[in-house]
Amino acid sequence: MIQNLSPEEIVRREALEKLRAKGIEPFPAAEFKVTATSQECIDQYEEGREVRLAGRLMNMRDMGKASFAHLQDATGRVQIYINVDSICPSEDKSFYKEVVKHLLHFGDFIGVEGKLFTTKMGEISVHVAQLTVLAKSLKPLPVVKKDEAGNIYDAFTDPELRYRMRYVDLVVNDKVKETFIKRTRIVNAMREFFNERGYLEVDTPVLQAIPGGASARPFVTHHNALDVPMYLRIANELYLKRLIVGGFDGVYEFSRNFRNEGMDRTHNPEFTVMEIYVAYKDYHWMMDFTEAMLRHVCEKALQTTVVQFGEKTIDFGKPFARVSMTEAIQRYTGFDITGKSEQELFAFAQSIGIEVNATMGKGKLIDEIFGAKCEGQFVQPTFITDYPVEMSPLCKRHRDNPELTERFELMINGKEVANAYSELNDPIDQRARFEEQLSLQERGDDEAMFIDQDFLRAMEYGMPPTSGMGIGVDRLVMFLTNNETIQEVLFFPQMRPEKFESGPNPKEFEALGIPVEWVEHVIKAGYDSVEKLKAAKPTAVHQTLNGYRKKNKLEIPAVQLEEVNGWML
RNA sequence: GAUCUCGUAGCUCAGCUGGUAGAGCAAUACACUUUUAAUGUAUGGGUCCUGGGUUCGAGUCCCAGCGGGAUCACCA
Repeated sequence: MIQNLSPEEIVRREALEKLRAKGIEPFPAAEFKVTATSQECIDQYEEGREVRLAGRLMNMRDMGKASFAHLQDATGRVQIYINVDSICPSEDKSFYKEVVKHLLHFGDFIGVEGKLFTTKMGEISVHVAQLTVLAKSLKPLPVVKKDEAGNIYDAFTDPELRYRMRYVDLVVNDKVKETFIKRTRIVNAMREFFNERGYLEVDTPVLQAIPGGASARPFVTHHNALDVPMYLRIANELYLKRLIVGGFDGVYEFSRNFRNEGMDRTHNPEFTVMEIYVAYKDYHWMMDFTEAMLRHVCEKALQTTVVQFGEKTIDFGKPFARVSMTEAIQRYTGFDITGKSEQELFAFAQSIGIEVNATMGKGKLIDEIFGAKCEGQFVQPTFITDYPVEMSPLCKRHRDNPELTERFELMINGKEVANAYSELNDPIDQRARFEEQLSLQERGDDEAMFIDQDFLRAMEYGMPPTSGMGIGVDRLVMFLTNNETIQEVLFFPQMRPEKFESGPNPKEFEALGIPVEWVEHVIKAGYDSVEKLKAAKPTAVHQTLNGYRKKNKLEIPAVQLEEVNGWML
């Protein structure tokens, strides 16, 4: 296959061949032993210290008989100084003059060995005594420049390219790497918090026969051997509860969930939720636990409990406010939902401009009112508690009011980040609630839950009182890393699959009898498919090709008209 | 799924009421042994997303498609 290479790519490929011709393997197999990272060179600077480090060559500045560049490794960048006489101590200066000056390019991986020193301008640098080519880069990276004040020029910003080629984004945009390092630190801090308390990290099925535990459209697949439909999980809740039935005191899982729904800046078809279930606890305990956990995460991962998100400052250090759903709606609409009928709620929702329809039950109506008028108001971490029973089919009824449930959601910056219950463990009530969902489904609510009979059976064997909590990891990471879109906190966000032009196949051209040395030029001259070539007049092809040959000064025999006629048969 | 908007050099972007494409950086060549957005001089580089249409003439106007982004709907 012939690729259309840019002039810069051709230069790099030629450099690759020239390196080989000089006996330098551009992709050597041997380990390059590293004794320091760029960060260590700076943090543990000692004049004259011998270091060996490896990374990408960035921003080469050729000064004649000496050159400066930066070497970028996983920890950052350090300047390197390459001087003819140091790198070529003998008479033969060709390594510097040819290899360093002409055959190395921006983005190449190299290893260097040398002593640390500080330049006149005060920058810690490696005075290179030996340089090893570790891997040639055949495509030029986008060049991003930064001045002394930290202003960035010509940034690589196109979101499509950044997400499709995250590997390039990571190399070139420093902040991107920071976000993902923080993401891992956040996850590690959570894990550490749970493990310290003796809770067990578990794995439950991703491929499920019944997509339960949440209301969402699943991705459907098929198991060939069993000849049954299977679903990618939309939640793992029901499996973790089965484990509580089985006798574990506390289990948690970082669950990759899949939902076949819209994609936007806060939704990706696959996303991560951490779910934890702890036996003998209730949702009050879980609020304290969640609050402590988030504080721990902030301290461990960010070294602060005060987080900047856009214009807003979010304080995880102060106690989180706790507001009931009823209070919240009363506060922001003046309407008291207590004891109201479905008709009354319907009328009120309609009166404040919410689009309503007949499929909506009480729970849905309350949820809509809250979503429209209240949700956005809670910028600081706030627990919204005591949701109506219709909205929460897996949650235990409130101990003081059977129309409510013992549920809370944690709101941060007006968005739901965590959701928790005193889990419903009465199997008879649970069955009734599932049936209620079924009737909602019949009314046309396509998000109502499926009934999982095995889950009900497990409940019938007895589940201890348990509190469970789920937290949207991607969303939490967004808030803690000051990113407005989920795509920025996922390495490879879902994108429409990219189409690669397969390009012309030289073999097809050769099959027509076109000389091998001509095939490439026939394609470049514009006949990029066999069909196109055959559709053209032989005389025109003949003239075009010989014109092309002359223009590009090709040292191959001109084509004859009879030859061209032969190809067209 | 709907509406708006964008697609020009490797990257970031100009290109007015239609007249056959520009800049900076990157590349190439030369100069320069402590520079740092290095500098100076010179050179090369484009299917203006694709396909139609209007026009003497389309990067520019119109239509359709493809691909992004934003807003909305759904959802976490």
